[in-house]
Amino acid sequence: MSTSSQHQFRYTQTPSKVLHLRNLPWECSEEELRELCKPFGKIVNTKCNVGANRNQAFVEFVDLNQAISMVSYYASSSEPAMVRGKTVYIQYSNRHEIVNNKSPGDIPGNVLLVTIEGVEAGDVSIDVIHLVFSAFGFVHKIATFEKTAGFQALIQFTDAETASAARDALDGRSIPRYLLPAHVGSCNLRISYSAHKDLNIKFQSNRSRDYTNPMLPVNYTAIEGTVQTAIGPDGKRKEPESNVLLASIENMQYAVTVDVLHTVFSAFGTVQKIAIFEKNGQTQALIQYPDVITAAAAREALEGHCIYDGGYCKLHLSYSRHTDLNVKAFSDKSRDYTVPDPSLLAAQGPVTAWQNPQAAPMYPGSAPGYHTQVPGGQVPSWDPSLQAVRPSYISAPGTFPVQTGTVPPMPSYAPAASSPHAQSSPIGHNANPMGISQSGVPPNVNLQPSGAPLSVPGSSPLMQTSQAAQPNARPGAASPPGQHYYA
DNA sequence: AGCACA
Repeated sequence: MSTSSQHQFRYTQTPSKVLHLRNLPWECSEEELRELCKPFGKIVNTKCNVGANRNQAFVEFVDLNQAISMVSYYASSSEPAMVRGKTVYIQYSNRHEIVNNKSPGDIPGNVLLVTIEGVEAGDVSIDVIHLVFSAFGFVHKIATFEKTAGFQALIQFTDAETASAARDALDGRSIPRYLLPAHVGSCNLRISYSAHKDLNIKFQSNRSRDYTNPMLPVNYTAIEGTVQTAIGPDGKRKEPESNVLLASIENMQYAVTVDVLHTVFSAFGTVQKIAIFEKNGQTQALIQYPDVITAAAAREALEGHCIYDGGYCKLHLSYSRHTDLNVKAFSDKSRDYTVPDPSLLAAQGPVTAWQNPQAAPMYPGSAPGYHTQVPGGQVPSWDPSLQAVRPSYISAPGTFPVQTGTVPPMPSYAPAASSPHAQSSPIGHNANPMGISQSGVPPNVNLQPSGAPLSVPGSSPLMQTSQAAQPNARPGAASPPGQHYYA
């Protein structure tokens, strides 16, 4: 009895507000799904493209009776439920609510995060990107940047509808060949939504555009010349002068912190901002002065000198293309001295509290910060490839223009990044409109109260540490581990 | 055509 009476209902579950639909057409859109279901009630949630074939879906109604009405309607209907001509099978789900598995990148917004796979930054001009995406509506702004994930662009549309139209049409597809340099093989587009609402574009440049504001200044440093100056290990070229210095630190056997750099470079004038980052496994830093004169003086005096005796942490200085860094005010990789330091109070507390956990206890007396190489590479906090929204990065709008939600786009401020194809840009070269994002590490306060590098009167303002400041590190010992991150 | 964690 039980078997026969259950025969027809072998696959029916107890009623649920959630319906399970199968045999949908491949990648059935949410729109199609809603069209099918909405005659029966109000839909609170959906989940499309479920299963390996992406042909299943879930629909959740507000009211159980609505789900029941849909199931019973099609149970007795001579016309099956259909989408795109395919019969759709409907039953109660064995769950009672749809848990939204949407990754942040799937939450629609008006800004798309586009990863262009398999290309160098210079292979796809911003104009090509604009062309491709303009097909779906007015493109307000574009910001491009390069990360380990590849060449990426944030593309701002008017609204989420336009953005999703572009996403639906272009995700997984390629930019037409004829728009690309010959050497480019494939270039798939991977598109998700950014959490950004409004990009803060500072300059028209070959990296960024604001099409709503044609009067936006073109990045002037970029115009002065083709600043394709790849900085070799000791490369200095004829960059146009700038108030921002780019320092490459060679033979970095000892930690070079924001504070160290601040001390060193302050000898020539007010240091406004500092950012430290990794480029091709080498530590580099940007140091911003108020004016070019100061920067030039610092560059002249410091070029080729070492922060520490023994050839350690040798500085190579060139001019950056930046004129105003956009840095997180208080991170362990960046500092903005033009904003008040809220953590001065906290500095009373244990200095080591936030410090690198790998660091050994402070050395008595001399140089607390320098016991071991603080791996600048410990930046797991922002995996470049992740598209996840990381609320902890939400930053002051004025400070972090484009960085808020998604991948903190470590912009391509680094000189070697670009390549020559961008000449198609009518506007400018090599500007970097965007700021520098560094990891969201707790603020770094004055951590070198005593043992910080001391200035050497009479000679270069470079620092010398006391003997004890060069602890058990053997010269020539291993270089900092794990720093080969951001290309 | 058969129940969702990327």
